[in-house]
Amino acid sequence: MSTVVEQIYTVLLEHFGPQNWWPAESPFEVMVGAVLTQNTNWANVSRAIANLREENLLSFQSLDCLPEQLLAEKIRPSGYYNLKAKRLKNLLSLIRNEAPDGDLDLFFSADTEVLREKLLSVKGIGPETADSILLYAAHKPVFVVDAYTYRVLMRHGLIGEETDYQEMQSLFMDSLDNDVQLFNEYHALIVRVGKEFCKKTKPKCEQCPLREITN
DNA sequence: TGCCAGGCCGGGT
DNA sequence: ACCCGGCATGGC
Repeated sequence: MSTVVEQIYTVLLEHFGPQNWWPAESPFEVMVGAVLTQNTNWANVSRAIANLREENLLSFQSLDCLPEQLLAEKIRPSGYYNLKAKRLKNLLSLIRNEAPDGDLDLFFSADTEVLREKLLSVKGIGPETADSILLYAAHKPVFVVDAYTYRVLMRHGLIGEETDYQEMQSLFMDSLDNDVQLFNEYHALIVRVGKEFCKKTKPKCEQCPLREITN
């Protein structure tokens, strides 16, 4: 006897296989990507990150030294580039305050709840960005909820329209073990099934691997 | 060719 | 406490 939440995971993993998230070469790069991908297609984020990588700017020290205007120019393909340059600078300030040399191991060594509050205190970092950083950069057992999570759960009648971030997060965390690898894979699989079968327009529910689970 | 993508903030009711 | 406009590029 397994819960719907467990069944969904089993079906998605069987159908798609491991997703190997987060697509990044370092925890710092995960943090940058988490901000850049806000309401933005990953293909565009990928270009922005490539720009930074080409100029060896994917480290705390280099980005911290880079003027905001120049940073904005580099990340232009990711959209909202002025806003995101500012948000990245805000995040870098937090890191500098918590760990002067940008030592992420030190920064991440705080208690998960404390760290989450610190991330949320940064202007431009909300629940999804904070949790993405906690899970995919800091490897803390936190479930990441996003627009796809809402859409997939809604489509299968598992939540109501008013369901908020916290409620969706609890839906998963209350019925799963606190397992970093499990949370990692599960969120990635939801994004995958969302992209392929549960887009806002032209959803393809007929071929969705989850169609059998609910009615 | 308008709509959408792995959000979040701030100002107005 | 909601509700909504702003932020912006590239793909389809």
